[in-house]
Amino acid sequence: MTQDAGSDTGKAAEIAYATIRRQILSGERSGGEWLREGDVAAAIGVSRTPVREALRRLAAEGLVRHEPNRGVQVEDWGAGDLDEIFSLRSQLEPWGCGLAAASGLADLDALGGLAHRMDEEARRDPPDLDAITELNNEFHRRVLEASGNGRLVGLVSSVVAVPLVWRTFSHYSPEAMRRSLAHHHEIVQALAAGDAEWAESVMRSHVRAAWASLRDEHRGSPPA
Amino acid sequence: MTQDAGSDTGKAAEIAYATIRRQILSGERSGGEWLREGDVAAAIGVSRTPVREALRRLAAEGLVRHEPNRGVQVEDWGAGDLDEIFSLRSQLEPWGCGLAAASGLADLDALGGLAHRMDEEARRDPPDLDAITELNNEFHRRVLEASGNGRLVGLVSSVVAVPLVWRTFSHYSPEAMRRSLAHHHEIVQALAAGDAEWAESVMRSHVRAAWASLRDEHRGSPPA
DNA sequence: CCATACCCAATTGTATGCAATCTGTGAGAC
DNA sequence: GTCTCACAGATTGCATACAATTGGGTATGG
Repeated sequence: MTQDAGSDTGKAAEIAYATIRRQILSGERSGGEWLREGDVAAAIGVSRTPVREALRRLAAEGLVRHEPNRGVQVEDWGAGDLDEIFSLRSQLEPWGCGLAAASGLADLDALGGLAHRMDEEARRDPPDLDAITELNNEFHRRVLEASGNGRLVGLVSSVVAVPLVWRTFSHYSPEAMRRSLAHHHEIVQALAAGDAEWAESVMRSHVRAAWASLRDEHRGSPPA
Repeated sequence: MTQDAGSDTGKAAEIAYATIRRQILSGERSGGEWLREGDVAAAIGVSRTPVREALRRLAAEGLVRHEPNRGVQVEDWGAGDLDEIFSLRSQLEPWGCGLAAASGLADLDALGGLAHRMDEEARRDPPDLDAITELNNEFHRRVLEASGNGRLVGLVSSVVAVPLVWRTFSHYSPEAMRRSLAHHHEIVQALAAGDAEWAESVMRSHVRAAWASLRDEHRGSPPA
């Protein structure tokens, strides 16, 4: 019954964590659904112990809700959560991007390469949105890492996962997609120039444009 | 051997978590020290299972470092960590305070009461610094809760624990302490006035003053 | 017919036993 | 003398058995 023949590499707890997380983000587990330790353990093919560990990790990340002596259920998000998250991101990411420009720690070649690969994926006839999403996540993570503040990376990471449930890029109009990809290149340029205010501004535009694209699709609510 | 006769309330995992956390923040467990599951379990009087759960929780919060198949050791922090944390706080807390002023959600009576009780604790002959710390934490938490962004509360909470290791308030000069207490009252006034920019400014001053007080004591490093 | 108390099934929480992995030590070869 | 390899001890990771708690269903009394 181990229908997850993906990567047997890694320990049981890691497999459980990755499997459940992927199922939640892919929509295979819908919001509000109860995750019984026994069921999940049987489905993955491990015992309850590593499953419990994985569920607690996911609870710490806010992907599931843990109610003592009751169990764990998949968090169900709404438009309010999207606003909370993008409100935070539009505060933290521009700031971190400005710090990265000032620090000069950014690996500009790597960032440029990621931006380029996103262009290529977007040009395919059915664009591979999952691939773009992954490249995009790595791009943003690397920018924040270049800020020199490791905790900033962790804080933003702990918050960016949720919107993935909504298939972020699939709601982009062709124009919004082109603009988003262009932003990445402009961010690299601003970082190369060491211009903190430029970098901060572009990143702010980038995040708020993404926010607007998602808000339009998912019954809008006012920005913060 | 259960030298922890504290609160039998709650389940074993919760007791383990609270006990270990308190020991770390009180300095009873010094940085770099290995926390063997067996030893900790025996010391608290529970089995390894709830201890493992507590240690994973603490690892998620960044209080301990977990190395696979090796174990868990108490994180040892330095001046760089203090800068990272206060750099983040001086970005997030003023912003959240401004949101709180605009939202009007703040419980002004409760906040005023907390500020007043901090004054009283500070007036005792040996001021109860632990009590002040706790009141201060609740004050800041309530301000952020009034921002309306629940994730903001979580993010800041996940970061504020570390400086407690340094006995934050014990390094305040009498003048710095008076100023800090006055800031709290001014924040309440700014929130009452609904003046977001005022509230944001006071909170920024408040956090950065705290940063400076701590930096002076713990071998200074340049602000971000 | 409704309220209440009790009992039972399901599920989580905890303890313990066993397997896997890592570190340090010491013998042996070069 | 030093480097290598193998083994032993210790510790974590996983599995399983048991205890505790919750929620619902049912019977009972008003």
